[in-house]
Amino acid sequence: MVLTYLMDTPAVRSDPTSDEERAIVREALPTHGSLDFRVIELFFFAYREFTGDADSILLRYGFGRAHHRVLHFVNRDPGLTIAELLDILQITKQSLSRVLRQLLDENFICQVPGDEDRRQRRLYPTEKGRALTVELSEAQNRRIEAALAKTSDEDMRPIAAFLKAMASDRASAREWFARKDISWSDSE
Amino acid sequence: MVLTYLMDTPAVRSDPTSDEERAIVREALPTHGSLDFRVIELFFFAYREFTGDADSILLRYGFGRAHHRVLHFVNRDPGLTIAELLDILQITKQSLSRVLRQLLDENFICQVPGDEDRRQRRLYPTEKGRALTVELSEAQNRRIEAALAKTSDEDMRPIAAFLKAMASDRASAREWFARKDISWSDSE
DNA sequence: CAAATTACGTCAATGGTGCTGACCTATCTT
DNA sequence: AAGATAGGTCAGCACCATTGACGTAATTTG
Repeated sequence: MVLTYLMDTPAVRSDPTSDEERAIVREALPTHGSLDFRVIELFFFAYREFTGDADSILLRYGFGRAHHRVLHFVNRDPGLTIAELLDILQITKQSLSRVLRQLLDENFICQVPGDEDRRQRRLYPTEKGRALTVELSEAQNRRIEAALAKTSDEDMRPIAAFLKAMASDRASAREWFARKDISWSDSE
Repeated sequence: MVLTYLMDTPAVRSDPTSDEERAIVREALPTHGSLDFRVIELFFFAYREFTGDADSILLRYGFGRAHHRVLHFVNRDPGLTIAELLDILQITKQSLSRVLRQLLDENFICQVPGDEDRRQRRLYPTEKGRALTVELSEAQNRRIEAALAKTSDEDMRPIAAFLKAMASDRASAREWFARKDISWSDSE
């Protein structure tokens, strides 16, 4: 092709996109077929509303989701160490530090040196931290209970099994479920 | 009290936390009782793995979750306008702009002026954008299919109903589900 | 006992994703 | 001609995550 220099796509260009790859696509990806988008989209929208319930409360305290996650697991497993918390949250020590600093400074959480190993800083909620955690959980539980209002115990089993199967790749999650008895088959 | 000035909690202080609120709590919040933490935690861990599948692919392209969401909905509904996209994503025009700019510059998406209203910039995927979207969806679908491997069509109904009930507060989500036939009761 | 390891804290820099407010063009409507 | 609408963009800010490097105290190990 001779007139290349007149075009906006020079023969030798930094962008390796071929004309074929640039070709416009007008057909929508169908909802189900070889790929099924139903659960993908249900999950996306559902989780957004689920976190939104807590977000609006956290806003009043000047906190974000990261604070919520720390508060949650410290309240669900008081006395856990920093290392254990990092393992559950799957974040780095540096990511945790600022968030935890705020929660400590504002007396939602406190640290206690470990009994056997005094290097550890075991984390406990204060009454204030407990109260906020309960408030946040109640908000999320309201949505869950409303969504499950017409669900029989029978129908609860596949729902829990699905979520558990989605979650159980990571050892830290599997261990949490086992330790806290997160199941339906035997507990209800 | 006279010796107030010797204490770390002065009689008049900026921090309004009372000694009662500071009190340490050593009991764990129980898994179920008046509050049920099972679905809350299953949902948290499940969604983290779900998004993680796509995140590792996006990393290779220098993209994040915001790029994925835009790609997803443009591929699922080609020709949608900026306003429609903002309504579905529930973000601001300014938040979208950076992400969309990159996708346009790198030829994953392209804009076409509307036929009737030429102010509109209708969004379409390119072949390249379509290919990436399919790759991302396939990764997420693998996890979903594995999680549903032992699930009967019978058991699929309560799972979908639960997610749909969790998600359907917002009109934009309800309309999406209706328009794209996101359901199980009649389609399977 | 000295050395290595572990548990945790922190400083500095960076990136992704969201926000508000302000201001701009182009186009459509009235 | 005036106003409303669709969209773009700039500047600044907040939050949450990252990596890398360095420091301290306590425990473990040779």
